[in-house]
Amino acid sequence: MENSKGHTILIVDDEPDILEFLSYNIRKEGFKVYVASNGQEALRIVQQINPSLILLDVMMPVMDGIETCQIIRKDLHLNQPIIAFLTARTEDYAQIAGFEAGADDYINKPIRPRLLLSKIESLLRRIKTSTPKLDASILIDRDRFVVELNGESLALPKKEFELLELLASRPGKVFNRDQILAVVWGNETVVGERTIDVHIRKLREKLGDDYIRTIKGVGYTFQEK
Amino acid sequence: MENSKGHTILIVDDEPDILEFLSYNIRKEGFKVYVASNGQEALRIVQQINPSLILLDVMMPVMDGIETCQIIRKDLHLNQPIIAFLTARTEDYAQIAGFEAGADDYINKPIRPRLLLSKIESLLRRIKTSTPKLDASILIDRDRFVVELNGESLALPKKEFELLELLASRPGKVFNRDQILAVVWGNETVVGERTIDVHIRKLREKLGDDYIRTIKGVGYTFQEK
DNA sequence: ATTAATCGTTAAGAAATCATGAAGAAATGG
DNA sequence: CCATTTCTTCATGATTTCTTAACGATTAAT
Repeated sequence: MENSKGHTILIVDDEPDILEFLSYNIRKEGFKVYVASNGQEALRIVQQINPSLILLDVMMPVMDGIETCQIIRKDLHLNQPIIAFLTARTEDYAQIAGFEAGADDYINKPIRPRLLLSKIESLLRRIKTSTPKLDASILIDRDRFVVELNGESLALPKKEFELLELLASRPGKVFNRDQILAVVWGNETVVGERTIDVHIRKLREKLGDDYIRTIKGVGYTFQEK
Repeated sequence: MENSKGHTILIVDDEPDILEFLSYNIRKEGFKVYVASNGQEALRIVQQINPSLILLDVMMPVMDGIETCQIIRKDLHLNQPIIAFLTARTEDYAQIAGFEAGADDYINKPIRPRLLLSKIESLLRRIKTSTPKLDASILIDRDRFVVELNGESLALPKKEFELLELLASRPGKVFNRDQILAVVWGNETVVGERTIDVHIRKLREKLGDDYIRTIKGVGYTFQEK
């Protein structure tokens, strides 16, 4: 808890009430908080303060959250911040668009301060763990449709490759089944409940059991060792 | 990892910000890094430092990446470096032109430092393995439209030759059907789905089954044994 | 400990994709 | 123009990959 105090958090929402509510609650915990009321403004601020975490409302005038997120993710100069979307429970389409744009998490409105804060702690904890580890035991080569694992290269069938590619695109992030289906299978196709599991199993057969972890009731996550 | 530190890497991009970003990240790993902001400059530096790897932006003023690459590849005095293009995801036409010009790999912008570095490691690993092989089991002579296979020379019809030339230009890379069609047939002509297969088959009849591998659902790849 | 929910595993059938052979078009070269 | 080669198409068979479905194992909740 105490080492999180150094982090800077940017909150972006077009409703002043929410901004105030959130910033009050988060400041109270000792974080540095900045606010913006639309995407454009957010981008300006991000450039200057380089926050650790951004809470980003999806629905906003001028520039919505998805777009803002995409722009940030493309900006090479940024120390890529963790981005969590704020969504109304009804906007689940946003989840799919959102993590394609590079989101790390979702926080559903209405927001409970206690839950929010523990989520923030949990997200910030990732920063230490996910950065270094350059021994890159696994490398995914989109060109060759091949995965290099400890120097050996491994050809994967299409679906397996795409699934691994998705999971490995954000190590540590947990993808739920809907998200996986949306990206690997496409939003229209309907496949049975166990299909994903079978592909996961084949991947584990080939990679070993150490890379893909199951989070029961939630989804799967990729991690290097 | 430690023997990679001796390598010299040249980065070529016209945007100073990207140059700085890349050189910072790559230097941090212990490589010797040089930079150039256009093709002309790159050529001068290449002559002097003889780098192991060049990261080459495609879009540049004065002399673009493709042209630069071609010139380097034609220069027999150079210890041919590995060349990877930096491309925006939208410039896929560049991939086609690029590997015809002799590129070894592509790195898509926006660039993620972690992925970049592991890709660099992987590319440099090739140096040891790919250089010797004087038993050159296959040799493609673009001028004569002839392939020498284990000492015997083999005349190929145009389409077969171009197809083989494409595949062999980047051993290990998987070319999908669209890419093959674009290069061998040209982007306008429309041919049936099975046409490529037939030519592949004829090549396999003549070369043996060991050179061209099918990646189902993806494409074909050339590999020596 | 029992139950309910979720995930793992396996094998078999379905679907997608590719290989192959043959035959006719198109191109090429005399 | 004809003969030959090369290219393409099409039909059929083979193979790989994908999906399903049944059942067992694990986990979480009561």
